Amino acid sequence: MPEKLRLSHERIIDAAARVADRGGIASVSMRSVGSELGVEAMSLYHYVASKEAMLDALSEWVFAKIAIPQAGVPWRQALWERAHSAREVLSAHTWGLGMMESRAAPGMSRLRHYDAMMGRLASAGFSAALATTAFASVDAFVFGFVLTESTLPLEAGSGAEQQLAEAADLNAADFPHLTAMLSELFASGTYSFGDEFQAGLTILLEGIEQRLAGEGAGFSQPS
Amino acid sequence: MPEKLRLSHERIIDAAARVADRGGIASVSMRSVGSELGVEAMSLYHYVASKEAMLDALSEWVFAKIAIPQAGVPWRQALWERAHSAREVLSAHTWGLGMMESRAAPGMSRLRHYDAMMGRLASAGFSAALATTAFASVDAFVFGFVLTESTLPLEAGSGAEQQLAEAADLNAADFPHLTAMLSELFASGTYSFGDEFQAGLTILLEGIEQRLAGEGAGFSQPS
DNA sequence: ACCTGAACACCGTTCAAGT
DNA sequence: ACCTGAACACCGTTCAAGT
Repeated sequence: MPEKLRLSHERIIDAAARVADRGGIASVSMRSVGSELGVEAMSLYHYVASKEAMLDALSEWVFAKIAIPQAGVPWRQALWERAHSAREVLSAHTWGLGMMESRAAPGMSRLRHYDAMMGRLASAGFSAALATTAFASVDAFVFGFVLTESTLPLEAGSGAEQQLAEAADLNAADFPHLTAMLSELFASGTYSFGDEFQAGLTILLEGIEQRLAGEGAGFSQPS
Repeated sequence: MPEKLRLSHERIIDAAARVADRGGIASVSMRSVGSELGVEAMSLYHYVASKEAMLDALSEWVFAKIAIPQAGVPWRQALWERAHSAREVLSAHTWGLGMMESRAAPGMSRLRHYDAMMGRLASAGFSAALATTAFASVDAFVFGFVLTESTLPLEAGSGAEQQLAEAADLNAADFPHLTAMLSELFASGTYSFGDEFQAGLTILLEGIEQRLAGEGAGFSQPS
């Protein structure tokens, strides 16, 4: 655990992320992060103002990991790539989603993403309203999907989805429709809940494409 | 604060919800819930096994408030109603979303919703796969939307969306596309971010409808 | 300048004690 | 049967003290 080195803001946040990955956000305390760095809790206060400030930085740390698509990329690919990157990052650090609600402001890394995506959508001819709809919908879907997925007792793609069926089976009488649906789903043996991500995202992107085709001029962009 | 009455599991969870509504989930402690009921913290242990168990019940409390559409309702209306009810409940108690990530199992009230919705979708001719896609997508969108909305410094419909514009304006040079987009958005004076909920949901429902039209038999249902 | 030990007011929880 | 007070091991944070 103790890795003797100079302390720094960055090293503290990295250590906090490691502690959170290991034991969840509840296990992140000034003392646990300190000991992850081989240092007393009080030493951290030279680099972070408070635990709250440390958690704000930790939240930023997660969202900064989400990839911003390259400049030349077509709008649909850009939304697709961002959605997949966000899903990957947030699945690896689910505590990031749990933190969102409790800290008010969007933070620099999220604003940076908004800005980049608005640039892609604007140059593809989106109006401001449609660009907002598109981005907000895809973002909401991704966040919500990862949140839902993380609370289902399923390992994506491993076929372990059976577990849920078994859990519901315990009182199949209480959940007749759910039971019927799950047994049909698993009859093929190839079903994976993770595939719903692609399915839902595709519906959204096609809906956005139709609306784009139905509208005229985009919003003006700065040079 | 102290309201002298017999203690009970239900009264404890209600009190915990009141404390959370007032000061966020972080303010919920055995001592604060106790004093909300005019009782010592230790008294609660006669009705809840632990704080963790109390929070599990609190999470259930939120999701149980989401309305289940009536049996006869057409599928599209059922999804629409559930989405709006979920948004309303979760917006009123945003701490519920923040709790989702940290507690593993879906819980009875969520399973009950899954079951009811599967019943509606099945009788409308949905296959098991499409029903799952439909429900998972709408749910993910709703959860994610409320999560996003709760972290934007905007009062829905009050026109206070200007605040975000001002915040970004502080460093407009860093966020040129976002700034351009926001100024077009607010030019009309009638824009409200809350409207994106209807917009995104409509895209999803129309996409689902198209897929439904493109597929044949639904999954078998119990009598 | 950077780290720490002791101290304070909190927290969840146990347990023996009150009524 | 139901509630409590004292106690324990934790927590965030302050501050004076070490090097």
